[in-house]
Amino acid sequence: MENYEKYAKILKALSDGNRLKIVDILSCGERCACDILDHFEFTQPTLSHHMKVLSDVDLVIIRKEGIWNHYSLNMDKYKEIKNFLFRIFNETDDCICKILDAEICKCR
Amino acid sequence: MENYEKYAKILKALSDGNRLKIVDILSCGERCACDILDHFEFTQPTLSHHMKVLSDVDLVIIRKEGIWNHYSLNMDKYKEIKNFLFRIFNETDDCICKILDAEICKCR
DNA sequence: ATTATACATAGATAGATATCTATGTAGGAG
DNA sequence: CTCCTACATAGATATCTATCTATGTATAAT
Repeated sequence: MENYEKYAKILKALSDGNRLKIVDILSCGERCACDILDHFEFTQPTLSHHMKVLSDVDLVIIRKEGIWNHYSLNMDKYKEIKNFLFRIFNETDDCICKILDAEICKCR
Repeated sequence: MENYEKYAKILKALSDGNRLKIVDILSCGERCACDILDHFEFTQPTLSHHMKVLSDVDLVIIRKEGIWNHYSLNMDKYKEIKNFLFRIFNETDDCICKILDAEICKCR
């Protein structure tokens, strides 16, 4: 049985245009906060908020070095999302719809 | 340049546990509304709302037959999301981070 | 025509979210 | 020690969202 709520939380972290752009910025390697902030119009507390949303669901890893934060992508989490989306969009052996197949709907 | 807002909208439609379960239910083929509703605690107007969210971003196709609605997945949209996620999580030639590479951050 | 059913829409509400300003904290430099 | 800077947190606000009840619309059956 799939844990829909777990993945809903991760996908919610990715359901914001600014955060998708942050992920794209991190896709070539680790970046510090100032590097990221340079490419947005919003303020530092707002970036802090977005990075917290991304790291709370383990999509982004924070490495603290002195007064600087360095952010990088957790590719294991990306693979987890990719696999989850594959499972729910495609027919699988233990799919929830197999249970439904046994039933007869009134519209049929 | 990626259209982050466009995909943020699609991912927002997928950022709800109930809607992820609906997608999973549809993954083995077309289903009518009553089939889907049977497997949730919420009311008919709430299902109507969720199906509208999913169909507004073209993840779900609605086929109306008399008084019944039949829903199915738009796999082209799934592939589009899959490809977008691949592009933002992986290094690509025209990636936004290539622009950043040319810059020098004060923390380095 | 009347009635029953499937679905959509309207309006209300509670809770979440994105953003801001203001402030706190902690590390480094002088 | 003092000051500057990077980041986090608190509090405020406007907006959005998931859900409900109530109601409307349209199709089908009697």
